Amino acid sequence: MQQLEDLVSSLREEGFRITPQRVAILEYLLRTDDHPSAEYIHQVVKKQYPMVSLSTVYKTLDLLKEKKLVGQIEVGGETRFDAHTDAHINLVCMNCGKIDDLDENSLNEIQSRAAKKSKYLILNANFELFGYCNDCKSKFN
Amino acid sequence: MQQLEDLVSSLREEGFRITPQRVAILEYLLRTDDHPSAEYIHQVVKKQYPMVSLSTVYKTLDLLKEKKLVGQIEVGGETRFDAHTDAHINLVCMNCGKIDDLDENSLNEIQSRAAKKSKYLILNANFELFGYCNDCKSKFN
DNA sequence: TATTAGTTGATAATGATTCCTAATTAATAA
DNA sequence: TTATTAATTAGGAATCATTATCAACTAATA
Ligand SMILES: [Mn+2]
Ligand SMILES: [Mn+2]
Ligand SMILES: [Zn+2]
Ligand SMILES: [Zn+2]
Repeated sequence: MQQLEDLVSSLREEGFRITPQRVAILEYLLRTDDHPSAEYIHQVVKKQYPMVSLSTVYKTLDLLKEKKLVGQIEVGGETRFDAHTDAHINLVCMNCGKIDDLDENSLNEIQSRAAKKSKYLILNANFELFGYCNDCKSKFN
Repeated sequence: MQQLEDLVSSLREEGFRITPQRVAILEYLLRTDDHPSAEYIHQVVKKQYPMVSLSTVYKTLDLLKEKKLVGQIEVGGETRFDAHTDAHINLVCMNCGKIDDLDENSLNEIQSRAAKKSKYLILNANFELFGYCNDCKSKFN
């Protein structure tokens, strides 16, 4: 994601209103490299703005998805959001729930090769690897 | 997936019972290259065995996931199952809902590179590309 | 300061998945 | 074949993340 000010003014230009709720959610997403659930975003944002409702979190996330400012992945039946919008690999630990990002240059190339072969118009990509992280894998030798 | 007979005997060897319900679900998954939801599998299987319940479909799918005989992907909030268990790309049409498979050799290589870099023990991979299929993309130029 | 359309928050509704359990049955051996 | 028994099933209830609804609120504008 970009800078808060840029995002705010581009949203305002498009006719969206800049509310404290939206700013708080954006601020959190900008500073974290976490992959939070809607519920978790709600918890975090409430510390600063206790009046923010979960409905608003969902609606703001819809808006940001629409604008391609956040991505969405589903892990273990739970939806998680991702402010890292370039094509990358999400490594999901099936034990502790952690999600790490891994940049991988060849993904873009694969994506355009797939578009050509399949004749699909590609708009979005998800690359997920599931397993056990370095801390957890010893427990499962 | 493999041949029905092989699957049946290996399941039986492991102490699982071979019920008509399980055989019907396996047969369907073996012959389709579709990416059906649990609900859809239930509809299909009911034509042959009208007494099969949705609970049993879910439980059988759990078993097959456990045995790594089917994979699971989440698209548009809905869970879909995939009997194509080698690493491949799933192309999801966001208009008509179709899901096409695309084999891509480099995925295995990426996967082992990611495992080395991240120190994760990788057990499962999902590669999904979302967009519009060749038939649908004209409608969205 | 008034106007107004976009936004919010609280709550209800939805729906896919999971849970529960009495009845059924596949597997095995007598 | 029949009896035994533990696994499995059917189906209804429960769960819970997400969506829908709408009256109250407010950001933007003049
Ligand atoms: Mn990520
Ligand atoms: Mn597939
Ligand atoms: Zn871990
Ligand atoms: Zn299509």
